[in-house]
Amino acid sequence: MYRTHTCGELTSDHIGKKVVLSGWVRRVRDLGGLIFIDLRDRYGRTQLVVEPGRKETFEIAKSLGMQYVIRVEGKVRRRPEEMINPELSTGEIEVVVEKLDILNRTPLLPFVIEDEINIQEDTRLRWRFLDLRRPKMQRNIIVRHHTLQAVRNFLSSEGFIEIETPFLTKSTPEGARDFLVPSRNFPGKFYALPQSPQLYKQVLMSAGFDRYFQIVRCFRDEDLRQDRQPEFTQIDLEMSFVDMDNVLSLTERMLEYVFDKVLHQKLEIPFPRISYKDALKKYGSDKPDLSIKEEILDFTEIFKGSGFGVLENIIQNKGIVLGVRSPRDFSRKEIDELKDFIVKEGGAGLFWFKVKAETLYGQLAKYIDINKISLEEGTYFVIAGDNKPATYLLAGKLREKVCKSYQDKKFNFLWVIDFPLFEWNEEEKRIEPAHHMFTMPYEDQIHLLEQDPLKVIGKQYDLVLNGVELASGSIRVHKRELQEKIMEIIGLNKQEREKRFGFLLEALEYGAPPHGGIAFGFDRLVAMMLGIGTIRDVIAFPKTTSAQALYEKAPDLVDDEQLKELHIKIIDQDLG
RNA sequence: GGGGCCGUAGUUCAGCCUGGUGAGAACGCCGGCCUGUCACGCCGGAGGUCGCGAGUUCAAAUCUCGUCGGCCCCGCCA
Repeated sequence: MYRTHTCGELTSDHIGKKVVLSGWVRRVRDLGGLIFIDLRDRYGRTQLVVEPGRKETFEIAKSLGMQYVIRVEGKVRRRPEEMINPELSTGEIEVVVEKLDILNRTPLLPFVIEDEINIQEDTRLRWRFLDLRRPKMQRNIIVRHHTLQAVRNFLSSEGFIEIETPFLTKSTPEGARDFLVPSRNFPGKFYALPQSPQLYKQVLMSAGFDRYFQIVRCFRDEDLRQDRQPEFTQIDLEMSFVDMDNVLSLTERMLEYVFDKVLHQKLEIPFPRISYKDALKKYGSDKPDLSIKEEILDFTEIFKGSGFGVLENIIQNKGIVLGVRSPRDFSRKEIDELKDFIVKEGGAGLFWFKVKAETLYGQLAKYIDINKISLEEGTYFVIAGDNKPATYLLAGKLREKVCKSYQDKKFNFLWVIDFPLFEWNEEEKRIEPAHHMFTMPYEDQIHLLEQDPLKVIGKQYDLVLNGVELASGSIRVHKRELQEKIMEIIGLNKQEREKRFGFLLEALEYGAPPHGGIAFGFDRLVAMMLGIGTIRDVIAFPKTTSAQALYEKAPDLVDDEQLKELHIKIIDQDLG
């Protein structure tokens, strides 16, 4: 028998008991006549004491190295009163070792297996199994597990059916670059790994599985970020006979359940909602960070006729003047840096003034009539530009930069709703879907599709948490006719529609019910629950920024024989 | 595709700007001492292709160019 208990469970209740423990040697403290060993597994750590009386055991203990795997038999005893370690759940006791076996040794470790160490990412990834042995990483992976289970429990109890959809599927235009898988049976043809199960879940609705979910891997061959991996996990769900409110409230209840079960935190639901248009005006973003309370201020009226030429000119040309407030003072250097930032982001310039004790200071002070305004104390930054989203977006960036230092760290969820269905792609001179082409327009706007599609608002919703897009969904188009019209607007002709999306269109045609759903970035959700910036730390085996796996070393070359079977020839002669 | 930061002992870093002394520190590792430690302590020791390649120079960890790798950002990611 390797163990009667884990390294995290012995307490004063077990005093006097004979136990067997197995685990990793975290540290050996050899005091000469007495040896302490911290034994660790994923449940915790237990202090072992080896006394000199047992000569053979004592000699083995002396030879132990860090991260050796050992098994011990011994007796639990209470520590002397002043030796109790209140930091550990097992801190009241220790195990007096009677027998000690080395189950495995280790060479010199590339790094110390501790939480508070600073190791470079490539070293950690190269030695991922050692990195994952660190308590913090184990906690991350375990929280991920609990979150997975909580989501499954909740959705299952709500009548959702978990259905797997294919990984070997069809490449579709639009969206991200696909990962392709060559076909052996069909020379020159390729499967694609799914960017999401979008089409399948809609087909499942047509099939009558009115509540579907899946916790599923998605693949997108685009450049990485700290919150983007080429393969990532989604909580994907879809419901029939629902409208927007049903999906939003189900999502809210799911998060309420998950945060309660996993973090023991009560979320306040329902979450606030804001339209895309208002989000842009108030926060200058389609994913506002509500951990910052400040809103964008419209100063256009204040500077109308102010005598400040630059701003007046802009206002006369139907431009707008926007402001962002921060309660604190800024140094000359900080203001210069902010100016550089604004210019780098495409802005024309940055002005500022300060309000303190009902008096104005700074660059713009003499152009503002103090009696005309009532502003809180603080530093105000001012930008100006066309009355277009770009100006608001710039103000939004300024807002996040200027106010970053006093964020409110709790979970600030927000629904952003009512997105435009389409947007204009200036480079390609065409209309493209703002979200995806399956989103249902509001019924009273369908008639606008013909005349002015860019005005049409869709039943789309994004869930934003502290400025991070966590989930996105929509009520879908469930009729073939309307779906084809939308495809036509974005420039897909009859032939392409049939070729790329024929199986979806058919499913809609043959009695698809009204339906809608949502998809969560699961890795992001877990990372945010843990307060971690990078999703790499909640994925057991992530890829590097260049999409490599440093541990198993993928991607890699393959045998000529394999290529031949797949009818593939490497044409770049420098390779291989 | 573009920009920024980084690469020196097993690990984390200093040294680089301003080229030249024997390339250092901490942790880890090895040996010794130590019976109440929990980052044990004390003494001693081993350990280096300064990422790789080229160039400049009497001389390169240090300057230049290229290249590989990591991280962050822009583009991209319906």
